[in-house]
Amino acid sequence: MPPKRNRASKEDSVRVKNDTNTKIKSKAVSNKRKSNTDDHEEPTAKRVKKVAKPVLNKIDTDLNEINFDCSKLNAIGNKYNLKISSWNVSGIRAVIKKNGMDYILKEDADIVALQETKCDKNKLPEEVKLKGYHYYFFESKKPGYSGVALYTKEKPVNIKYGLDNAEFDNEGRLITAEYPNFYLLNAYVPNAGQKLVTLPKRLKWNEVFKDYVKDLDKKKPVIICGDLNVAHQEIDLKNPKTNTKNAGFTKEEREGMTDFLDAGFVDTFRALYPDKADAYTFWSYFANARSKNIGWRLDYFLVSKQIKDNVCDNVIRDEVYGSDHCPIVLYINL
Amino acid sequence: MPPKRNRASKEDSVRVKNDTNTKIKSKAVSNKRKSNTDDHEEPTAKRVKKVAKPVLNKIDTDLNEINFDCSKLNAIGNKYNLKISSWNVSGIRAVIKKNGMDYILKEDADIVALQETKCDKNKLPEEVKLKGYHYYFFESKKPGYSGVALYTKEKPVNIKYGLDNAEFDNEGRLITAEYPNFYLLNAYVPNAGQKLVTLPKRLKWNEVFKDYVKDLDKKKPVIICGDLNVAHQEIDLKNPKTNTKNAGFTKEEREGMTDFLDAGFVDTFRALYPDKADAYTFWSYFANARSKNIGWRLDYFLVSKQIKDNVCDNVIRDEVYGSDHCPIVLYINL
DNA sequence: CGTTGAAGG
DNA sequence: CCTTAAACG
Repeated sequence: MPPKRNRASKEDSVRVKNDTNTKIKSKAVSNKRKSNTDDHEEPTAKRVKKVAKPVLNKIDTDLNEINFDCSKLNAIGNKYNLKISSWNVSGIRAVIKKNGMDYILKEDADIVALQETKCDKNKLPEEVKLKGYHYYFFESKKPGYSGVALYTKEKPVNIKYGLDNAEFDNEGRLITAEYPNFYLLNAYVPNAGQKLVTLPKRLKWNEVFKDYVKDLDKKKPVIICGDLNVAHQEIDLKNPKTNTKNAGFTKEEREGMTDFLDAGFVDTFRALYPDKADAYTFWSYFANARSKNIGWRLDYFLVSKQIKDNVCDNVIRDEVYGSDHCPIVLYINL
Repeated sequence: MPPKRNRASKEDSVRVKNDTNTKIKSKAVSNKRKSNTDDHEEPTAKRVKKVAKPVLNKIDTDLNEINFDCSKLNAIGNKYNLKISSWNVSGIRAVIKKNGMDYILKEDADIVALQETKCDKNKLPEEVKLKGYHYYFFESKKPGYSGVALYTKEKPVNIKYGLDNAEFDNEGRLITAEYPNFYLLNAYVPNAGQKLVTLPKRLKWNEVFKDYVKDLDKKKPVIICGDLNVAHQEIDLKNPKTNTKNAGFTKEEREGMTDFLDAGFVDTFRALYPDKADAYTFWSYFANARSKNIGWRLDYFLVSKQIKDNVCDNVIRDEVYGSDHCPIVLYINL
C-alpha cells in the first residue's frame, strides 16, 4: 500500500451543532398564505457541479500494481543503470494533495523532472522535501505560472537555471543539470496559446533553445526531458485533422520539432515504437478526454544521437493520474 | 433526515488505472549512485493544509434536531402567523454545495432573505429554485460580489430593487417587497473595509437608507432584515474593547445604528433579550472563532415601532453552519 | 475542466 | 479562513 497521508475528509454539508436545547417537535402552525410559484426570473445555469467529479482524483488500484522496473536491454545489450522520470504536474501543491509524491517515491527514479510546478519557493509545502534527493526549483516571476523542478539522487556537478535569455528565464522554464558524463535538461516549452497568440514567442524559444542545446551537445551527450508542448506527427495525437490550427499541432511547431531533431537528437519513444498509436501523455480536462483516450503526446525524452543506443526503454505511465499530463520514464545505461 | 443530494465524493488521491498489463515484480537494479541530501534551498511554507478542515463543513447532527416552530405569544397575546428567515450565505453556490438549501426548506419560513449571494443571474444553479416560493435575485454589477435574494411564499404586491441610488444599486444590496400590510426590506449593508477604507461609503449608505425607509414607514409598517454590518452595543460582540477601530464596531457605525433606531425602529432581538450576552450571528473564519464563540451580532430584524408588540420571537439559528454567518428567524403576527 | 493568485469579507 | 473570477493551459 502506498503510504497514506493524514488528510481531512471534505464532507461538504451544512452542519448542525450538537447542543440543541429546544427539542420540542410540534407541527408548524398552519399558514394562511398559499403558495404558487410562477413568475420569477429563471436561473439559467444548470447545476452547481455537472454530475460527478472526474475520475481523475479517485484511486482505482494502487501504485503497487505498476512495474517500476525494466528488464529490457538496450541496443548494446546492457540493462539500465539510470532511470529518469518526467512529469508535468500542473500545480505541485494540487498534486501533493492528491498524494502525487507517493508516485514519485514509488517510481524511485534517479532523476525526477517536474514541469508546471506553479509555486513560489516561499510557498512550497513541506511535502516537496523528498528524502534521498537533492532538489532544485526554478520559479516564474509571475506567481502561480510555469515553473520547473529537478530531483536528483546524485548531486550534479553543476545546476544552471534558464538559458541566458531574459524573457524565458523570467518564466522558470529550464533547469540544466550537469553530470560527469551527460547533461540533463528539464524543459517546459512555452504554449502557443489560445488562437496561437503566443506562437511567435514559442518559435523564438525554439531557436534560442536549439542554439543553447547544440552548444552543450558539443561538450557531453544531452538528455532533454519535459513538456515540449508539441505533438510531432499525426500519430502523436488522437485528432490530427481538426487540430492543425491549434496550439501544439501547428505546422510551425511540428517543423520546429523536426528541425530540432535534425540537429542531432532522437525522440526515444518514437525510435523504440515507430508505429505505436494511441500513446499519449496529455489529455485535456474537457469532455472527459482522458477516459476516452483523446490525447496528445507532448512529453518527451530526447537524447543526443551518440547515446541513442544506450536507451533501454521509454515508458508512458498513463496509469498515474493527478494532473492532465501523465509521467514518462526513461531507462538508460550511461 | 434532511434530503441528501447526489454529490461526488472527493477522494483526492493519485489514481492508478486498472489495466496494468506489466505485473512482473523484480527488484530494481542496484544503483551505483549514492544519495545524500543536504544543500538544496529549503522550502519555507509549512504544509499544504494546516492540520484538518474546519469543522464548518461537517454534519454533527441533522436538521431534525432543531425546533423550527415557535409557541411564544407576542405582547398582544397572539401566536405568530408569519415567519421570516434571514441569512448571509457568503456565496450561495458554496452554501448549496453544503446542502444549505436543506436548511431553508426545513425552516419553511414564509419569507427568506439571503445576503451575499455572490452570483450572477445567469450562473445561478438549478438548486436555487425552491418549490413553493417566488424568488427574486438582485445582483451586483461586479461579479462574485455582494448580491441579495428574496424568497416568498406569497407573491408581493410589488418588488423593488435598490433604493434609487446609482452607487448602491450597482451593488445588489437591497430588495424591498411590498405586502398588503407591511414592507419587507432585505439589506446587505456596505462593509467599512480593512482599515476602514470604505467607512465614508458606509456612512453615506446610512443616510440614504434611513431616508428611504422613513418614507416607506409613513405608508405601512416596515420589517428590515439582513446583514447590517454593525454590532450595535458592547454586548453585541465578544471583544468590544479591541474592535473599536475595526469595521463593524466603530463609533460612527454604532451611532449610525442608534440614529436609525431613533427614527422609529426596534431591534427585535435586543428588545426581547436586553441582557443576553454571547448571542452572535457572525464569526470570522480565522482562528476557529466560531468554535470559541468569538463572534459578532451583525444580522438583525428591525421593525417599525408600531408593530413591535406583534413580534413573538427572534431566534438566532447558531446551529446552522455553511457560512460565516448563521441564519436568524423572526416570528411575528401581522 | 482544473490550478493558481487576488480581491473582498 | 473562505468564496469568487480571471488568467492560463
